[in-house]
Amino acid sequence: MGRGKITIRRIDNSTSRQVTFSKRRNGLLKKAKELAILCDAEVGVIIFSSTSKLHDYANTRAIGVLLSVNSIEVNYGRD
Amino acid sequence: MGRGKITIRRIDNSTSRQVTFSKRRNGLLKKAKELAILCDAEVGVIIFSSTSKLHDYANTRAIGVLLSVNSIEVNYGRD
DNA sequence: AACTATTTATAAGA
DNA sequence: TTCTTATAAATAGTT
Repeated sequence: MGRGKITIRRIDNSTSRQVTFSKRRNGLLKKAKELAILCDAEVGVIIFSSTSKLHDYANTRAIGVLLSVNSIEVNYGRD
Repeated sequence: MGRGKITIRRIDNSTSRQVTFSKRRNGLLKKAKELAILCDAEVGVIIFSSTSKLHDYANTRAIGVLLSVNSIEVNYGRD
C-alpha cells in the first residue's frame, strides 16, 4: 500500500528501514488496540527494534508486567 | 475499511464479533510478520479471545517459550 | 513531518 | 462459512 508495491524482505537502506519501522509500528499497535476493543480480546504486542530496544507494547496486563523487568516469574492468562 | 465505516467499540452481536475477530486476527499477525522481516525487528503478538483461549502468537523466541507453559521463569531480550 | 497515489485490509453481502 | 467486492484505511515514495 503506497506509491509502489514492495516485496517483504529486509530493507537494506538503514534510513528507509527506520522510517518504515516507525510507520508500521504505529499501524500495528493501532490494529492491536482495535482488535482488543472490537472483539473484547486481550491483545499484546511487543516490539524490539534491531538494536534490541523495546519500542512498545499494548493491552495485556501480563505483558506489561513481564516487560517491566528482565527476569520474572509470571503467570499468564486472564484470571 | 470495508463496505461501511465502523466505530471502534465492542461488537455486541456475538456472531459478527467472532467473524471480525477471525479476520482481524489474521490481519494483525500478517502485519506483525511483515514488520519483523522488513525492519529486522523482533515482534511478538499474543491474542486471547474473550473466552480466554490463546489464539496465536508470532515471531519472538521468548514469547513462544513463555506461552508454551503457564508459569515459568523467563529471560527477555535478544541474547 | 506532510502529502497523495496506490496498495492492502476488511465490512457487508452473496 | 467460505468467497466476493465496494470501500475504508494503511502506507511507499515523494516533497
